[in-house]
Amino acid sequence: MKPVSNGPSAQYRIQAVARLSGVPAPTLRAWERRYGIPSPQRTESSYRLYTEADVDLVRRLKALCDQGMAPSQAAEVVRRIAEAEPTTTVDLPTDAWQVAAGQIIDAVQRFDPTALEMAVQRSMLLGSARTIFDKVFAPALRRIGDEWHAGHLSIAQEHMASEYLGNATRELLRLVQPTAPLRTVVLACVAGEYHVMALYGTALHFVQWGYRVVILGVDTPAEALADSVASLHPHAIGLSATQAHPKEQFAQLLTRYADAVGTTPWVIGGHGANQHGALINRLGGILARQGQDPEAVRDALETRLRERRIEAAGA
Amino acid sequence: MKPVSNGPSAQYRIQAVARLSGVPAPTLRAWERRYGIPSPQRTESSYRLYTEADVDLVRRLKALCDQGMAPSQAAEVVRRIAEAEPTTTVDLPTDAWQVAAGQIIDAVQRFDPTALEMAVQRSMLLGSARTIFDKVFAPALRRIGDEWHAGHLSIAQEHMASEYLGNATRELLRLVQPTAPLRTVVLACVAGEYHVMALYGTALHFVQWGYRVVILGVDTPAEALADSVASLHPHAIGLSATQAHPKEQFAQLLTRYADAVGTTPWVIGGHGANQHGALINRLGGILARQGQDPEAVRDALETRLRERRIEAAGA
DNA sequence: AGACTTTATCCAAAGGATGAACATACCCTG
DNA sequence: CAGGGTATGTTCATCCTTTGGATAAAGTCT
Repeated sequence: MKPVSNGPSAQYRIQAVARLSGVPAPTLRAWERRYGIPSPQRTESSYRLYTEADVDLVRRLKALCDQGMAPSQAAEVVRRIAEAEPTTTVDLPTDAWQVAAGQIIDAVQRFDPTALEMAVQRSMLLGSARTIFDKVFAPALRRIGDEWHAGHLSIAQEHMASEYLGNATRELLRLVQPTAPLRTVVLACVAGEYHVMALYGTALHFVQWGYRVVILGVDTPAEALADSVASLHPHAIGLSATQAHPKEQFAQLLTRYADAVGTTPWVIGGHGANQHGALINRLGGILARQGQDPEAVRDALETRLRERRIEAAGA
Repeated sequence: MKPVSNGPSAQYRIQAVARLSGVPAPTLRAWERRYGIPSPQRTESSYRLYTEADVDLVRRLKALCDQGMAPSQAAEVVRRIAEAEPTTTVDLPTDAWQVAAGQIIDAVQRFDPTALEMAVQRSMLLGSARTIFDKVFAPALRRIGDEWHAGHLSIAQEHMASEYLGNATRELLRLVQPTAPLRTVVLACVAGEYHVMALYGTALHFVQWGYRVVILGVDTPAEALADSVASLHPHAIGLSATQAHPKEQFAQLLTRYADAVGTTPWVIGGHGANQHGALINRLGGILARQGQDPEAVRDALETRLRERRIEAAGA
């Protein structure tokens, strides 16, 4: 989609930028006229030619505006960022998210906490919370995990990355958590499970679907889930199981959880759940398969909720 | 509490501030007119431009008002906190912390995530980061732990409280983390240890002593510590061990860690370390006894650092 | 020829400022 | 307990600013 030409980076005309950034062309012109951001090059016939970096600026601007900042002020902020790091313009044919993930991985490889913090903070302006997680944090973490397994990164580096990206993700979640809740979903890691990132990723999806999310965190026993169902009456339950379990043990574990949630629809995801689709199905749960379109999970869940409403009405 | 969050100082207009703080715009204007708090900058067209710090002031004001303090009085208190904050533990609202902790506990008892989030957010405006942790979060957590052991609270409630207070504490830490670090300290929980709050409490102390804190998080094996020493050359290491271990096992564990950190001074704290003072001493570490004045730990550490400098100079 | 772009001008809706007025709720005093 | 005063949040009317989008006339690409 983007010409991967070498040398100077690809150039876009105004409509293309409008499509890429989601900002209408007239508005782009207005922003340029009023705030001077961005200031694309011109052809001899004075057509605007935006570079990848210009598109990036527009995206940041839009992100800030979406956050509630006034365009004029957002422009001021972006201008300062742009001046502070004049080398942002990477000539590689990558999009902003890939660049951000790359900067994060790079900081981890150099074991540089300060650079990592900066890279993470910069990423947080690159779109909606879910986008940032799905396109920056999650890929970065996956890559870091791979590098660690391959022996290219130390445990300490992996720990540091988890800590910083975990914090950033929690921050994202806090920022988007709605104030006027509609439906509630309780999220938790199964007993013995201490990896929390997948849970937060799921949380961001649920928030986007209009749920309020209550997170019980790592290593949550079945009783705790039962308690929360009794007190909060959530519309759904989400479980995360990253670690692999032997079939028999997993069946035992899951049966306890299925009992605990009662008739509340529940979803489970993560590596540890992936191969147990039949079991999960039998226990009345929904498996969120890795790599699967999240919307499919949502559909399955909505169906359960509808069924449940009908039952309730019938009873 | 310095809002270092959005890099360059973002500026918000009144509507955005209303949304961010939950205080209606007319009230913001009234507060400014009557008490002069906050006093935002103005654009040429006399639009109000609130900095992140101004938003913070408003949040504090609201926090105190929600606790029942009269706005005029709250304004007085906030003004004093704002002026004297960096070092002192300003306190006119003697029981404000107790009230805040009470609200948190109350929300947990009612298993009301929304109320909990609100109570926590309000608490975060009642002074410096360390004050908030030591006087609000830590007591609340202690109390919640007790209630749980006594069977008055469910596991789910305890989990929820940990999750929310943990997030808030991480947020506090992020806000006070200095930008230009002098000395670095690496903090981690020993292997098998998954409780992180004490570590964050320690982190807040180190930050106040002028350290940059790099947190490796829960369940950190000795090798990871060795890696981080090799790469970051921290001035000190802090370990947390909440769980109790049999003496023999703890000795083995700790020997590995002592080897890993090499000549770097190290401190260890938490219930699990409390009874092993002699062992820790023998391995060259510093025991941060529970209930002990943190300054004593600091002194011991500074002494080690001095000794180390002298050795280095001699060699 | 037809689809895009450019500049310039204009417009209307949304958001802000100000000052004054209101409506409560609270406190003190008689 | 009644009555007067104060503190405080909210509303109104009026005018100003910002901002996204529309239109027109002319130039440029393919």
